[in-house]
Amino acid sequence: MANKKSSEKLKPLLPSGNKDSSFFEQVYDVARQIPKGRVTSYGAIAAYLGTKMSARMVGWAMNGAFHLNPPVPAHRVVNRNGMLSGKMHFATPTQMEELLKKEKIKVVDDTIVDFDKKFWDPAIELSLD
DNA sequence: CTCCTGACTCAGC
DNA sequence: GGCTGAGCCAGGA
Repeated sequence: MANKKSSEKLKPLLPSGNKDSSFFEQVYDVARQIPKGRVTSYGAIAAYLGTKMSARMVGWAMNGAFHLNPPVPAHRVVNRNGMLSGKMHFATPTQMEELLKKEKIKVVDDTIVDFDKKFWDPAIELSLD
């Protein structure tokens, strides 16, 4: 999708009556489902939740991801360009890319190599279609 | 309570 | 084709 320049419309898989969980909860839930060695973008998660226009909230949610009881792999979540935009928010600015490298993900110039290949779209992977 | 900022994204110029 | 502006929702001051 990220490599899709075409207007690929994401189907709002927003579960009905899911308002029980806060927006953040949903973000954390999806983020924790990211397989090792894979990454996703804020927009993908936001789109999956139905709020693609508010990708900021996804990143903002990540702000509290670390102090959660079950930690969220925020290092697997990057912006739509695959750039480690949030690395500066980690314990150390290098921790994010270090973690990604451990996931066999190549990081060059703060950007994930073969991002399109590593990309993990919840709207597709988690699609019940 | 009001204003501002923020780990993004899209549209416009 | 790169830069700038505006929109998005939520939380903090």
